[in-house]
Amino acid sequence: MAAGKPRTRIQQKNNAAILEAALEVFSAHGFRGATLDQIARAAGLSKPNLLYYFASKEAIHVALLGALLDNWLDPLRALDARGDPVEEIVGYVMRKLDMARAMPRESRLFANEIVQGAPRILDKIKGPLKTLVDEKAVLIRGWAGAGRIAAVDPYHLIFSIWATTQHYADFDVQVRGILAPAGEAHFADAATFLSHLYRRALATP
Amino acid sequence: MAAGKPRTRIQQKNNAAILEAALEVFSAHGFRGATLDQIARAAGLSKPNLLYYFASKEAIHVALLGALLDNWLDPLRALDARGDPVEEIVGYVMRKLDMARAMPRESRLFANEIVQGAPRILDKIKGPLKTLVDEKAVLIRGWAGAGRIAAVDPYHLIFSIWATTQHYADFDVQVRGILAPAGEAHFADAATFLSHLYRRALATP
Amino acid sequence: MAAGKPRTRIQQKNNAAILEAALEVFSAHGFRGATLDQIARAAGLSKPNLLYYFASKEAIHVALLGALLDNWLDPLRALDARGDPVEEIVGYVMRKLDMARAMPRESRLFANEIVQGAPRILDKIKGPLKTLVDEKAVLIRGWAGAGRIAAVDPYHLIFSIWATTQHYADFDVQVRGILAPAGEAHFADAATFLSHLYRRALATP
Amino acid sequence: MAAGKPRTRIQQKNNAAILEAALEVFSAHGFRGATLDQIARAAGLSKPNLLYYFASKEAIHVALLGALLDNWLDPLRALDARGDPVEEIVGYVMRKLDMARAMPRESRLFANEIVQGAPRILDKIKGPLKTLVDEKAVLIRGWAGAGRIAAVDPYHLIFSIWATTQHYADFDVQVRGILAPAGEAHFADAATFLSHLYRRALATP
DNA sequence: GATGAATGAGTCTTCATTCAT
DNA sequence: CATGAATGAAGACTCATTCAT
Repeated sequence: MAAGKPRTRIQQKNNAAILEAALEVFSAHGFRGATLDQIARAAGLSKPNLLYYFASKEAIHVALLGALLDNWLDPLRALDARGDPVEEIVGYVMRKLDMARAMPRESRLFANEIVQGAPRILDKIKGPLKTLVDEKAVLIRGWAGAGRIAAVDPYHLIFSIWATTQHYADFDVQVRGILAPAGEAHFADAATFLSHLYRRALATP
Repeated sequence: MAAGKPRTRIQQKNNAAILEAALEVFSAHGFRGATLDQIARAAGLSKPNLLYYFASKEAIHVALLGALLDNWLDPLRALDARGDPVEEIVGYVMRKLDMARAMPRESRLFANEIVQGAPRILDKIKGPLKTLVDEKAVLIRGWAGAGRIAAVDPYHLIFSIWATTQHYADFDVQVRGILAPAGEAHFADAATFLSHLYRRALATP
Repeated sequence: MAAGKPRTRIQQKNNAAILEAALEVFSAHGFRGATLDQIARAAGLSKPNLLYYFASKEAIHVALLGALLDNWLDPLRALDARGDPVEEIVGYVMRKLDMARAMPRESRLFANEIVQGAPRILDKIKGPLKTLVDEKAVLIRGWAGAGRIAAVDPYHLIFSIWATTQHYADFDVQVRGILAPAGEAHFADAATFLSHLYRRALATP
Repeated sequence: MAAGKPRTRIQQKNNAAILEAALEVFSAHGFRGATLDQIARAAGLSKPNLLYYFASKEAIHVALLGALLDNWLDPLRALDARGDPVEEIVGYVMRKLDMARAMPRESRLFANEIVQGAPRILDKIKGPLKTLVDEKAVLIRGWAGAGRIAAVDPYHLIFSIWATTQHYADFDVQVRGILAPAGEAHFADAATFLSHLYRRALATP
């Protein structure tokens, strides 16, 4: 089947159902650990029908990563040169943390892929992602150069934000295992902590 | 063969070779993605011989995680109540970062396992790891209560340290993809950044 | 595939072919001695296709035993309270002997299973089979109490009938080895002997 | 290793231990279902040591069958031309029944082998066993011809005796499953029944 | 005599993918 | 569009047997 966009309404529905099912399964078991059977069952379709929409298991994975990546980068994209530097960056942290809470499957999907060497997304990393990060790094460096935030390496700042926020999605079982029997409240505590962390780190003397 | 300690010299050698090979393969591909063939090849043994030393693929994985976990927690264990609070914590960050640099495979092994729900190590997390973290959380909370560091949640402080340091091992390809064509220098930059981050965050007014 | 009844014509055909092949192979080599390769070859299917119809080797065996057991008990079920006691019992012996002649594979299938402790059919033995035997034992005991047959233990009478008739199927090679070079005629001689045996044993003085 | 008789005391002990272990394992699981590991463990020897005493798994099985067969035929051999015909035959039945009670493993060993076509013992059946049966058949036919017992086919008489007595060893789980929760008493009931059965069948008018 | 170490040849099972309708 | 049927290739694991000491 061609990789073209789905046309009919039923095609759109099935396409979406497959991607939703694939997200569920791939994020939980990784690419290798997921099976087409699981995805087909979760999508409510037959296995051959799955492969009518996507040429292969890998094609589903690639399509899923592609479809999600754009959204995934929205919070960073929203970093606004016109805003207050500290508020912009702390706002970014909060948005990222909220995504980790609301979209843990997406986070784990990317985590799984990258931990294993990003075999199916490395070009996206070196392309669009790098471009976006480079651009925002220039912005942050500008803020630092202007003395509006502390002088920090913008790349490692961004890495630390990714790491600290996605940690709550990617290492969820570990977080819950250690905080048990606390409930969902830890996201609020995390927000408090991270807000403190970055406000202090970015404040100018 | 029983799970007892290896006795003869050849057993020790092969046992070590298997665990080394398993670390290489499991950390790169995850449990499901790794094959006994790969491990056997990497260990220089035949597949049945592998299973002469370990009862199953899972047994190798469990043995590997068990053998590494203790070492993995050493830096946190070294957090010393008698030292200067800020220096102790920053020292911990630096040790963790150095481990991410020197032992990225171990980091990725645990990352792979935990991202997928820690099916084979959850009891260790809820047991020895939680115990250790609880203990150090008391220490940190004590420092904060005494006004020797800023008032921060000790658990989320520890999570952030794990996240920011292990990020350089677990998401290595992404880091390199974005920093390319920089070489190994980014660990020094990361150290600078993280040192700044935590000194600022922990400083008392 | 679920354990539900086969629907399509091709499914019915293959399902039957598998059970026929399994009967041939399991009865000849026992559960452990049989291989899926043998069954697949005998059924004219590929090995994975076998497992498309049945979840496992054991599932085939269980399905086979289940499918045959009902038929296997028909002769005993036919023991009729309204008939002449001696004729009914001798008739049962003859029907069982005829089944041993016509269906030796079925007999050997059960023999193999039971000799090795009936790991996959013990519940059927303690359930439906015991129920049926108990019921017929009451009938026979009634005949004996009424003086219509000699006073014999009904359970051991039934055991002896099973033993003497199935012997010609289960121990076929031994029977032929000792009677060689006689042909198929030994079933007629066996019928004569067993008829004599049970008529004498059951006759009332 | 040669097939020669064991010489030293330790060799004799190990040889016996192996055969005892092999009887236990082969009778329970059949030839194919038994593993050298099980036998070695049961014998308290290492696997290679097992194969020091016997060239192969099959060699153990053959040796075991050979060692037991002679003993197994003793009751039939004891059928004495000088005794009272009915008492001799009923005595044979009782001895066989007692062997089924006392030596069920031996019975099941032979049953397993013969049900599967006697691949390793067919020559013994067609040789020594047939010779013995033929000889005793002549004796029984003589008794019948002389009117000292009823006119019955001696071969099928013998088959029926084997079948009815060995049934209590070979199909033990089925017997117990149906008679449950009765204890060991069923051997006494079986003796009563079989005594009745054969006395009636052999009585002269 | 004895055993730790090793392996080739299976054996069951899984799974992505293809075929036919 | 959809699916029942089928399979090649691999993968984990078993086991009788051999090697080396």
